[in-house]
Order: sequence, then C-alpha cells, then structure tokens
Amino acid sequence: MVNMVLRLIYNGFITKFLRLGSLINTALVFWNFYCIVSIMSVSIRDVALKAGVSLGTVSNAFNRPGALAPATLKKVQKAVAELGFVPNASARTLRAGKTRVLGLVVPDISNPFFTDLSKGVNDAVLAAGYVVILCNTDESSEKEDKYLDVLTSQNVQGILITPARDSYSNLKTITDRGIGLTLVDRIAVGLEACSVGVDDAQGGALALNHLTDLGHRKILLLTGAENIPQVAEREKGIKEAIRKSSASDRPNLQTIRVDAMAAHSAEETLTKYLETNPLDFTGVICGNDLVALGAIRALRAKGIDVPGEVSVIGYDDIDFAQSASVPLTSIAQPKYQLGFAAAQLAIEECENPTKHTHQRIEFQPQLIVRSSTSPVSKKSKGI
Amino acid sequence: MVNMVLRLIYNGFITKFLRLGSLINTALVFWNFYCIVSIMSVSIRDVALKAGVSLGTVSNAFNRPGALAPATLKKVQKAVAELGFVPNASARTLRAGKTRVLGLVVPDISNPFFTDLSKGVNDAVLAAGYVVILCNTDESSEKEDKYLDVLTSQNVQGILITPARDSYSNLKTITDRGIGLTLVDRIAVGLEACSVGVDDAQGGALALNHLTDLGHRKILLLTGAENIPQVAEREKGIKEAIRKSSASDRPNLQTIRVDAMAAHSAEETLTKYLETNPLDFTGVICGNDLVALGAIRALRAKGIDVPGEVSVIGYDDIDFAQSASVPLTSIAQPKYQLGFAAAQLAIEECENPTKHTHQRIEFQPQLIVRSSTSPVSKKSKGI
DNA sequence: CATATAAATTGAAACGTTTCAAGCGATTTC
DNA sequence: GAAATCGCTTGAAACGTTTCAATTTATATG
Repeated sequence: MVNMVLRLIYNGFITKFLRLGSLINTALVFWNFYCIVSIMSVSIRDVALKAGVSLGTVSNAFNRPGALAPATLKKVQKAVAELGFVPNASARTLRAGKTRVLGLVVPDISNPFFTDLSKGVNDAVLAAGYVVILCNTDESSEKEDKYLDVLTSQNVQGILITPARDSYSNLKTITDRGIGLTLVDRIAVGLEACSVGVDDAQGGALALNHLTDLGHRKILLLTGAENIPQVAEREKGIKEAIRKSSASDRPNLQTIRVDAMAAHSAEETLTKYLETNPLDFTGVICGNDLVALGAIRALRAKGIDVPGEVSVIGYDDIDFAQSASVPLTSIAQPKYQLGFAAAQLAIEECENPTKHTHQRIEFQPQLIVRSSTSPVSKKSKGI
Repeated sequence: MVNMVLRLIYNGFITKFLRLGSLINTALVFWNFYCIVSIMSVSIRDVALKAGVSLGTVSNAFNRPGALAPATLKKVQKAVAELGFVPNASARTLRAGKTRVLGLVVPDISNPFFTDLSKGVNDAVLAAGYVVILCNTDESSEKEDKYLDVLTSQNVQGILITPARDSYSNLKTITDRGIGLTLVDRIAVGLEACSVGVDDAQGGALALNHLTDLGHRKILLLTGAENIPQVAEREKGIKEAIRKSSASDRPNLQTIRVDAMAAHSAEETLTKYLETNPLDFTGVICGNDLVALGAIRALRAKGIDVPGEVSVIGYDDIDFAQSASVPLTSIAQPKYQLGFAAAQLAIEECENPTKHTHQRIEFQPQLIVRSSTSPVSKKSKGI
C-alpha cells in the first residue's frame, strides 16, 4: 500500500486528485491507480525516492557497493527489499552493453554428442552466472544464419558454435560486430576466434587402423557431406593412414554420403545401396554413432551379420553405444569437457575482451573396442 | 566505406573536421572515426539515413510493414540488407516491454524424450520470432530454483517447465511476477497456468495390461521417486488396472525406485537387488526407456534372458528404443508435439496476456510392441 | 582556522527502440 | 474550387538503466 501511494505521488496524480469534482473522474483516477499498481513495475526511481537518495546512488549500490557510505548502502538495500525491486535487464543491457548471455549453436541436439557437450557448456556457464540460449540448426545453413541473427539481436556477448558447413562467411559478421566467437569441434582458420576441438584426423586414423589391424581391406566410409569440416578432417586422417600403409597390402576405400548424420538417413542410404550393389566391403567406418546404428539396422535387414560378415565402427562413443543391438566399437571424444572448455574460453573473452588472446584447445580421441568389429572372417574373405 | 562516412556525418563530426588545424586533432578525429566504425553497431538511425526516411518509418517497416507504401518498404529493406542491420532486442524490450524470450526448464536434457520435446518447442518458438533459453536441472530442485531466478532476471516472457518435483511453491512466484507459465508433461493444479501432457494413468494401464495379456503375474515396477508427478500418475494407472482385473487372477506388483531416471542408475539399482534377492518377477515396467536399457543390462549381466525369462517394457519410445540390444517395447508419447503445443500455448499467452485463458491439452499414449516383451515362458512359470 | 585532499553523492546524458499525435500530399466529394 | 478524407510519413517522447563530470560533504594537513 505504501508503495502504491508513493507511485501516485511520484506520477503527479495527487494534484489531479485534488482538483476532482465528479464521480466519473474519481473512478478514472482509481482506474489509473489500479493500472499503475498492477502493470508498472518497480524501477530504480522508486527505490531512490524511497531511500531518499539519487538514481546514481541506487545504481552504484548494485554495481559498485564499495563506493557507497555503509549507511547509504544499507538504506538503499532496505528500500530494495521492501519494494521487491529487480533490475531491468533490458535497460541495463541497453546502456551497459553487457548481457551475460551466451549463444550455443549446434547442428543436431538429438545427437547425444551435442547433448553432452551442451551439458558441459551449461555447467561452466551457470557457475559464472551466465545463461545460454541453445539453438539447433538441423544442419541447415539457413537456420544457422537465422539463429545468428536472433542471437545478435538478443545482444549475446558470445557465441559458441559448431558450424554446419565449412564456410565461415557468416561468422565474420559476428566477430565484426564485436561478439565473442568460440568454435566448438572446429578449427578457427582465418577467424578471430578461440576454438576447441578433437584431433579428427587422428580419430579417422584410429578407426581405419583398427579395421586394418583386424584384417579388413575393403572398407566403406559412410559419412556426411564433404563440406562438414570434421567429416572432411576425419576423411583426411583415414586417407593419410591408408597412404602410410605398405603399398602391397593397401586397403581399398569407397565413400557413401548420407543426407543427415542421423540413424534413419543412414539406414535409408545404405539400404538403397545394398539393393543395387553386391556386398563389396567387410568394414564400415561411420560418420558418427547414429549413422552406425542406422547402418547396422540396414545390414541386419539384409540378413548380413554384424560383426560376423561386416564390422562397423562408429564415432563419438555416445552413451547408447554400449546398449546398442551390437555394442558399438567407436572413437570416443571428451564431449562434456569439450563443451566445458569452450564455455570457459568464451566467458574469459566476455569478462576480459581487451586483454583476451585467442587460443585453441585440442583433445585427443580414443578407440573404444566393443562387439561391432571383429577380425575379417573366412566367409568374407572372398569379397 | 560509405557506411563509415555516413556515420561521421551523422554524428556531426564533419563540422569538427572542417575546423581542424593541428595534426593532433586530425589524428583524434581518425581515432574517433575508427572507434565509431569498429565498436558502434548499426542502428535504426543508420538505416533511416541510408534509406532517406525517418526513424518511425524504419520501425514500421519491421512492425507493421502493411502501413508503408510498397516503394518505401523496399527502400528500407534494401538499406537493412546492405547495412546488415539487426534490431537491438534490449532497446525493443525496454520500450515495448516484450522480450520475445521463453525459458524451457527440463529435468534431463540427455534424455531423448526432452531433446525431442525441446525440438518441438524450438520450432514453434522460432516460427513466432521468439527464442528459448534452455535450462537443464538434473532433476534437482535447487538447480531448478536457481534457473527460475536466472530466467526471471532475464525478463523472459514465459516459462515452460517440467517441474522436477511435485511441489509447485516456487512456480507461484513466477506467475505472481506476471510471467506466463506453461507446465509440460504435468497438470497445473491450483496454479494459474496452461499445461500440456499425456494421459499418464492410461500409459501405466497400457503397460500393465500388455504384460498381463502376455500372462505375466509377477511384475516389478522399476521407476523414479514417488514425488515425480508423472511417475506417481503412471503408478496410479497401473494400480487402477490391477484393481480392475479379475480378483482370482490378480497380478502381483512390487516397486523398486531408482535415484535418477537414467540407464546407469537403473542398472546399478537392479544389479544390487538381484544380488540379494531371488528372481521373483517375470515382467518389468520401467519408468522410462533409459531405465529399461539399464535394467536389460543388469539382467543380462546376471545371465537372465530378455525377453526369454523376463519381459521388459519401457516408456517414451525414444528413437533409440528400436536399435537397442533388445528392441524395446515401450509406451510412445508424442514428444515433439508436446513441446510444440506447449510453446504455442506459451506464445499465445505472451501475445495476448489479457484475453488469454488457461487451458490443458492432453495427448494419448500408445503401446509400441517390439522384442523386449514376450508371453511368459514355461521356464518362468515357477516364479 | 583555512586550505587541500579525499570520499560520497548527484543528475543529466546517453543507449536504440516503439509509439502516436501531428503533418503533409494526393484524392475524393460536394 | 474549396473542403473533407485518406494514406503515408515524421519526429519527439518515453522505456529503465549506467556512466561520469560536477558538486557537495567529510577528512586530513599545515
């Protein structure tokens, strides 16, 4: 009630009130009264008025409490508490330019890889008092652009992104705007940005060498579009490993690309391939674990045993890999840590934009052997 | 370059420039020049200037394009594109009082149920020009409270939440603050809020009846804490279904609760149980698919065949259910639609806060039979 | 006690939008 | 041909903060 009266006086309504004659006007004033009380929120002015200090002092009470005389600070805090004042983040942002909001842009949030990664980001970010806006682009560049616009307009201070494609043109706009950029699972080439990643070439090599060690020489690479950077990088690693193998016994590699790095897409693509082609491979290296699951479904549907006839190796080592119909051999990546580290870099840049120097953190992948790969069988030898 | 010069003129620097004498001043101007170009972002003013129209017109171009002459609109759009203008959400919010930001609070983003749900939310929200801040509470009430505070201070217009526990006390604060609230996968009892959910009692009944139809009479319910609303609701449905069955042939139900509704937790709990107890059930109804996967791992580790000796039924029908070691029988929920519908309700409330009436949308669950359940075997009959 | 210095407080000027009363031409109506 | 109407456009005011130069008050110094 005190609050309400204060507002009336503050808004100059009391003068109107004194001049009133008719009941209608009285009713009108009370209607205004009601509106003010129910719709207007408490602002820094109200606090200042109540505490008997100026606007700047209230602001200082929040932003540099040390600069205030202890008595003043106490007065202000009392008023804040009594009025239930919560600073308006928009006004604060508009003036100060700091939002404490980060954007995280990922190509596919259904992929547990990105879920785990996002958990790492969230934990790091929450600890620092920031928030994350999570954007899922479905591997579409258009959606990515749209989300980047949205994030820009939300004045996020930093953007963590796993770009859908290898073109960084839209990202330049971000850094030009002064928004901190951190590439996740990508290397920042020609870009003012930090980056966090895993040695994908090494991961590709691990996968290939595992299969060749098991005796496989006809290998299918079932992966995503060439312009997805880590797809390309792993492919490079695989080819490099092939080149390094002895010329007399060099494995043969063919590549099939799926539309989306998801189970259903992989299943469809491989099924279609098997319908029109003989089984001409004994090992499959998949773009990620979801693709591997789809591949296994397709193979099984054709009556091809995994790993009896064909070995399948995934990538990412998602949680499900061990519960899969055939527990999946995979290349593990430190997903959570990747996200956590990226968020820390991003926050560091936000807190310290001038002194900040861009850096790259690179993790190492690890081969996890389960049941989906086995030595090449006699039955398959003929392939 | 054009843009840069424009800004100089606009800021009145050109007059200063004309009056310059010394080199120092010239340098100063160029320094200012540099600052303006590199730090200031493109504002509605720049667009107005470039398009040769007023501020209001540019604003209208965004907010009521119909009110503009087509030629003017085109001019503005061209300027917007060329300058790469993105409206500043803070300023917009400050003036208009709308943030176009929603919060989504879920207990476990690693659970594909919530991933799919969040996709639905995101799609609905993006279409309406909103953004979502995604918060993952790890089923912890403390984290939930913390996130609700964060969202409040971010001035979100609405919060979509699947509360971790059955206490709604913290949610009352939200509605009191005038923030739209939408309960997801929960019923809003005694709360000013919309809600979207699935008939959980029906889902529980579906699961139980499926097992009893297959002849199972000793049933284990492996689920989460009692104070998780949908856990309780499904339990109610199960018990109701038992009560309805003929007295002579009534199934027996025992319950074990897991700490977290995740695979590893379920595996651990069931393993411990099997170590100290004989196998005294032939069917397991699980709190969700993740729990079911964990349960299957625990059973297999003990050499118990699924579904040969024990049938297992999950809940949610996550994408992975069909790729699981034993393709999972499950109760499907329209996850994506749930999220989509919830977001639509929330947005409707944001757009139309006065006229809005709270409502509940309820979907129906569906039994999906795969391989993890089978008729009770002779071997198991003795149990 | 006067002065210099330090500490605390003030308040006006941004920040980039939206809103809306007012203005301006062009067109229609009498 | 004057008046009324209509369709676009304009620009100042406001939203609630933060910032910072200026001012006041308190404290230390000679």
